[in-house]
Amino acid sequence: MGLIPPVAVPAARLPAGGVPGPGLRELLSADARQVAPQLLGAVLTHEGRDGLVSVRITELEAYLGPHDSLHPDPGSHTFRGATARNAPMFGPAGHLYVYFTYGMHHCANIVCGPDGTASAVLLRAGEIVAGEELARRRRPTSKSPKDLASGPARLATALGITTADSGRDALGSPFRLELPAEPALDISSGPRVGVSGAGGTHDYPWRFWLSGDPTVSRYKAAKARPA
DNA sequence: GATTTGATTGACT
DNA sequence: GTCAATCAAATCC
Repeated sequence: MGLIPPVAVPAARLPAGGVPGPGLRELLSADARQVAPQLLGAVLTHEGRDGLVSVRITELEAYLGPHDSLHPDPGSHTFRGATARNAPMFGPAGHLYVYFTYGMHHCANIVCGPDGTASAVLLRAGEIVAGEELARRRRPTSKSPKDLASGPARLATALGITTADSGRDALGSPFRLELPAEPALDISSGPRVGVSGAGGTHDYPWRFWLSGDPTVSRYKAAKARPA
C-alpha cells in the first residue's frame, strides 16, 4: 500500500570493537534511516562545567529533508526548507541539531547524511550509564533512574543540552559519541511519536528502539486536531 | 503584525 | 484516561 517503501534495514554492520572517529563521521553520513539502528546502544557523553553525564541510546527516530532523500518527509522540521532553526540539519554529519518546543523543552538530534543534505536522528530515550547523580539533579522530578532519560526532552535535560549546543559537533569536546562494540541484535521499529499528519503513520516507520528495553518511552500518537 | 502549533512532560481525575 | 504549562518559530492575513 504505502507510497513510501519501508527502508530501515541497516545496510552495513559495525566491525567488532567499534569504529574510530573518522570512520564514525563517515558512518553517520549515510541516510538517517540506516544510521538510526546502528546508533542503538551507542553512548553519548556531555562533559559540562558541572560534570559529566553519559547516556546509552535505547530509542531514536530518523527525520529526512525535502530534497536530499528519495522521498520527502512531511514529519520533518526541514519539510518546507531551510530556516535559521533547522540549519544544522543541512550541515555535516555528527553535529547536533537542538530545538526548543512547547515553550519549555529541548530535544536533541544527531545530524546524518552528507553535508548539504537534511537528515538527522532524534534521540528519544536512553539509559544513564555515567553521572547519574548529576542527571538526578537536573531532573529532580524523576521517580526512577529509568525515567531520567526516557523521552527526548528528558534525555536532553539529563545531558544538559540546550539550543546553545545546536550546531556543535557531537564527536568533539565537550561531547563524545561511542558506538557499541557489537551491533544491537533485537531492534524494533514503528511509527514516530507525536508526529501529526502523514509523517506519523506506518508509511514512515522510522522510530527504532531496543526491544523490551525499560528506558524506551511509551508510544503516544500525535494529538488529533479538532475539526 | 496576529495567530497557530508543537519531534513533550508532569500533574491530576 | 485528560489537560495545562509556556513561548519560539512557522504560518497566516
